[in-house]
Amino acid sequence: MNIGEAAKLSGISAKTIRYYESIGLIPAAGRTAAGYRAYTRNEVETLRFIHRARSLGFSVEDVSGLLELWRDRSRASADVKSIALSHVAAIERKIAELDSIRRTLLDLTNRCCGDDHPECPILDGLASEG
Amino acid sequence: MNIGEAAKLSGISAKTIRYYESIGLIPAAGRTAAGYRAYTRNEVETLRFIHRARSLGFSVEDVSGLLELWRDRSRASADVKSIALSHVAAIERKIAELDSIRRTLLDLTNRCCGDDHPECPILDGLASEG
DNA sequence: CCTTGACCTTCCAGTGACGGGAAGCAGCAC
DNA sequence: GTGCTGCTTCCCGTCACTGGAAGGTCAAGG
Repeated sequence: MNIGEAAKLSGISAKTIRYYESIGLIPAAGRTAAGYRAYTRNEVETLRFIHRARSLGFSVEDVSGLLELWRDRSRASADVKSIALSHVAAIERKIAELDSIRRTLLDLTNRCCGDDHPECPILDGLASEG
Repeated sequence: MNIGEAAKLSGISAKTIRYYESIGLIPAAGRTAAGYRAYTRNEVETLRFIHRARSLGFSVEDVSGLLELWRDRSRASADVKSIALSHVAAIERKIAELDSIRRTLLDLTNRCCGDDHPECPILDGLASEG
C-alpha cells in the first residue's frame, strides 16, 4: 500500500513516516516502479508499535531500543521492564515538578483578587520572590 | 555592570540574555565605549522577573505579556490573574496526561515479571493495544 | 486525448528556547 | 609583552517533527 494508507492505518503522518525512514528508525520501504513507497501489513504493524510507544511518551531513541527488543526473539523481559520503569520514574519527576509549579501559581492567584485595580500579588510575587 | 555579572545576579545565562535581546523580549542594553553591554540594577531586576516567570513554566511569549503588565501602572490585576489561571489549567491538563500515561505504563510493567525470559507483556501491549 | 484533482516525490526552512564553539577584540595582572 | 578571562558576533545543532515549493504519477470524467 502507499504511504497515505500506511499513515491512516498506523496513526503516523506520511511526513513523519518519511522522517522516521530518514533518521533510520525504520528501514527504507520498498518502492513501486514509479518510485512510490510501498508498505506491507508487517511494516504497518511496526508503525503502529512506534505510534503507541511515542504516545506513551517514549523518545524516538527509546523507541529505537524498544523496536530492537521487540524484534529480538531472545530478549530478556527484564531489559524491557527496565526501560519502561525508568521512563515511569522520569514521568513521576516531571509530574512532581509540574505540581510544585501549580501549587506556587495557585498560591499567587489565590492572593490576587483579580479585579480592575492594579495591585497584583502575582506580579509582586514574580518581582520579589524566588 | 557587564553581562556576566548580570547573568550571575539574575540567574539567566549570558547567552540567553543576548538571545532575549535578539528576539525583543528585553530592549537592547546600553554599551560601553568598547562595545560591551552594560546593565543597570533595574535591568537586572527585569531579568530576575523573567527568570522566575520562566521557571514557573510561562512561555517566553507569556513572559512578554506579563512584562508589559508589570510595567503598566494602570493594568488590571484581573488581566494578570487570567494569564496565570489559564497557565494553571494548561499545567493541570499536562499533569492529567502524564498521569494517564504513567498508569498505563505501570499496568504494563506490573504484568511483566522482568526476568531473563523473552515473554514480555510490555512489548505485547505496545504491539496490540491502543 | 486532455484535464482535473488527489496523491506521491525530494529538498529546504522553520518551530522553542536556547547551548556549543569558532574567530577575534578588551581589560587587567604580572 | 604575555597570559588569562571576558566580551563580541556569527553560525550550527538540539528534538521531533511540520509546512511549503516544485514537480512527477495515477485514476476518473468529458
